[in-house]
Amino acid sequence: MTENQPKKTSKSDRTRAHILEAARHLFGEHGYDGASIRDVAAQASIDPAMVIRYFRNKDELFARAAVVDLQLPALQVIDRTTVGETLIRRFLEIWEGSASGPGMAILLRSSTSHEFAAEKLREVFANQVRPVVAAVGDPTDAGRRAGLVSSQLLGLAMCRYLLRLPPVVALSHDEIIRNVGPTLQRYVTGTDAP
Amino acid sequence: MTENQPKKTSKSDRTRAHILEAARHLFGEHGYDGASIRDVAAQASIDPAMVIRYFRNKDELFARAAVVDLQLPALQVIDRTTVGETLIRRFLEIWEGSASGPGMAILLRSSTSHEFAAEKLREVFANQVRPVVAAVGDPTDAGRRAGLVSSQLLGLAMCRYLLRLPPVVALSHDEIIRNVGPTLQRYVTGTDAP
DNA sequence: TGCATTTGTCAACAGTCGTTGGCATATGAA
DNA sequence: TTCATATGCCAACGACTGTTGACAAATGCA
Repeated sequence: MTENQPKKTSKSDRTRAHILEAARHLFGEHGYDGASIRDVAAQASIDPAMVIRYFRNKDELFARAAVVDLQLPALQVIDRTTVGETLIRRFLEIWEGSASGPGMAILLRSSTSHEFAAEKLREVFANQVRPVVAAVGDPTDAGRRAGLVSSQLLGLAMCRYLLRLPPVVALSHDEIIRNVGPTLQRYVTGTDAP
Repeated sequence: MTENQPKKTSKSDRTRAHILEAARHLFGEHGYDGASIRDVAAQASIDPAMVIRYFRNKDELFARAAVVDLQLPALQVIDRTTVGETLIRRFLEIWEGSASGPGMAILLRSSTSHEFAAEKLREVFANQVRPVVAAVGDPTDAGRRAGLVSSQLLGLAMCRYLLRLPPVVALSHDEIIRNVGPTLQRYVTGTDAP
């Protein structure tokens, strides 16, 4: 307790980061149930008891690992005719770029059988997707339009990254942008409203 | 061994059906890992050992429970401008009608963490979805178009039935048909090809 | 009636899981 | 140096899992 913030990153915080990295990798690959604390510990080359010491229990470890920040662009400041293309390009960065990490894969893989992950995913929708869609078009209609956008994007993620459907894996970035972009464009701008 | 087929449906086949029904319900609600053999036995009001006796082990029980027959309509015999609407209507019947059962929910819920379920789902795509899409338009391009259709439909199922995203749950059948129908129409007929 | 087969229950097995407490070692300030 | 603290390993706990074998009750043919 001699120091508060500086140089506190000595030894413990490094293994803490190792554990978290191992957890994010394994949760993203096998889901909440499929990745045991012993697996995480082995991946981090450490004793299982340490995982509990640094993160109180498995649920808290999962909560720390399942942090998602989509960093979606502000759609109201770009050309209104390219919002669909903008969204699908960002989608590919999130899932295939190295900056975002496996956060979405962790949530999506676990949400089908772990209620906490499902709730977290619904929060991502409400706090990060819906506001962005609400910024263009009728705000009172944002839920429906954001829901349609999410259905297409989560489905594409399921087929391409989790289920690995061969024809969907084989799609090039350009093909995805050309095919899915117009769908998102129509959902966001809502040309065929209720 | 006195009789072969007739009256064989006496006692055992009835409990066998009870077990299978309980398994389909629980697998569809909680996935492969989330539903234990003891849970299935309790739901069927029977001893866990009987579940093993009737179905050799949990994997075989799951395989028997995860049978899916989409019964998609033959698209080549209907008006080519309504294939999208036809598909989305059939989708709603499969997921909300009482005839099809929870087969798709079982597969989709377990596919994210159970490789056997993922493979089974890929087979459903290859054997039941892809041929139907291939019947209209360029057959050499069927994989891509069927993949896009599946991405939209599996995503909608995820959001509406598994994740239960409130705005997607709130959509009426008519809204779904009006919004998603045109997307499927464009994917199947492939107006914007590679 | 007797008797073989079916249908079912019970207890227990080996394994894995999350989690805990005790003990050894390393670190760093005094 | 001395000693408190931080960091780590080990063994074990209770609970749950899929699965098995022995034994009891019911069934149906002779």
